Amino acid sequence: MKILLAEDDVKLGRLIKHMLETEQHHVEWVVRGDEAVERATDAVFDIILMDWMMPGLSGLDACRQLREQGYQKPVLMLTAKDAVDDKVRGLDGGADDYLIKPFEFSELFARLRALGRRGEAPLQEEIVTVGIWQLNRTRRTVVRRNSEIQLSAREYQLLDVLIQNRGLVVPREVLLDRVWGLGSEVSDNNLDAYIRLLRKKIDDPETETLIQTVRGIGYRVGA
Amino acid sequence: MKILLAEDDVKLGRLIKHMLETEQHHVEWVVRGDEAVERATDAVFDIILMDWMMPGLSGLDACRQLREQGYQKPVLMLTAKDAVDDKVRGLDGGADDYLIKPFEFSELFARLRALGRRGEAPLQEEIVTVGIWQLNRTRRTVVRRNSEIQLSAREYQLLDVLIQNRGLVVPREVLLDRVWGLGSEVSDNNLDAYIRLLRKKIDDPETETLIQTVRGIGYRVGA
DNA sequence: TTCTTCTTTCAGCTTTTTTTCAGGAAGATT
DNA sequence: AATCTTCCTGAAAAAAAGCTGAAAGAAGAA
Repeated sequence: MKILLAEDDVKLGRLIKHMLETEQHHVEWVVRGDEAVERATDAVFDIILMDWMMPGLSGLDACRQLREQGYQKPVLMLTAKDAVDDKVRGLDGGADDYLIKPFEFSELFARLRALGRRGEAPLQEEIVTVGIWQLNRTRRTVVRRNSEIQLSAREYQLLDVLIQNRGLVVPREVLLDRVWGLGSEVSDNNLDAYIRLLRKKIDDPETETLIQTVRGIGYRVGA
Repeated sequence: MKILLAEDDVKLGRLIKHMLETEQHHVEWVVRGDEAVERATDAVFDIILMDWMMPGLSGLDACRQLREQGYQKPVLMLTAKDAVDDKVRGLDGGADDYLIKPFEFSELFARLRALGRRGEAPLQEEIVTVGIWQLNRTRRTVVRRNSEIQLSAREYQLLDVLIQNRGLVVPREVLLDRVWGLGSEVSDNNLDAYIRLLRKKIDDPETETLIQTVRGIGYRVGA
């Protein structure tokens, strides 16, 4: 595999590079976060191995920055910290896995294999197409004619239920149940409000609406 | 989704809870197997995420116990064990899926989506065919020779009662009772008005009317 | 903390559905 | 035929359902 290693500690960096190379990997090693971002955007790597603490740009920020640019490849974070908070922040920042220093090389290799495997197969993006719209489950977005529209959590949930049942009228109660949870006490008008938000975001003013209302019953997408 | 998490490791539990919550799930977290059984029977969850090893009652036993009580919801087992034997025992015990620790959150989310979708039965259309007419209850429409006619709620109810009793004369009082509810205080003329609306919408001007009036008694459809 | 973004509610408005009203037409009864 | 009852008809009033912009409330990030 082609691996990008970002590690500012020269001794450790050299050691990791060496060990990975004896495992038949191809390693490129940088010592700063911003360098890592730069190299990752320039060349194609199968995986990035990134230290949490680095001068310039921290590993966390570098990772987040890459994800914001739509970077897809797995990032394995190396961290000396064991606090749950950091793990959480790391994963939220877009890291796929983390390894706590000091670590055993055998474990590093195992994780790399696991992440590498994921790259080959699936990372199944679940995409549904309805008319000119494309709903992307894993990214929570809608693409309409090449432009990607970001949806908030609720917006996405609502649209998801509708699209799952495309062609059918989904009654209001069903939508309220599935999106807000059974027995939740949100006002009925909340649904109206969200339908409106969705339409505002995803409808093309030129063409007809994606979400049709069926008065007295609910809403329908498609057909 | 509403998820019940049973995990005795406090750090891991907190992490999982956090990650699930950022994915818009509603999480309740318990640390013992017997607690899990108790909560699962008390409240409604869409899915149970259960650790294999737990003090008190093991995840395997908790799952088995729930299944014996007729519990239906999907259970996803978290296990550090990789042995084939354990997988088999877990699935035999009633688990729907298992995930081997350490796991990637992306994989956990994918599995949860898969299991969660199982519960959400796709909506079904209810269609009744009478002669050249097709009534669709969920859409409140009548299809006559390829053209779909939209009906309002009342209109549909009225037509539905008539068609359910096709061939028979349905007395006015029966119609009033069935459509407007027993003891409702609507004027008698309301029925006339609706018969008229229906005829206007669904009758083909060429042919005779679908709804025949039987003077002094009520109305009849067909035969 | 403060700021921003997401979620929810509110109040007024528009559209559609439901109901009523007033008059007229058609059968039935005498 | 005259009268009575029952049903039909068009229009208008009343009620319900949904839409909308703004604002309050909540949750998360800086």
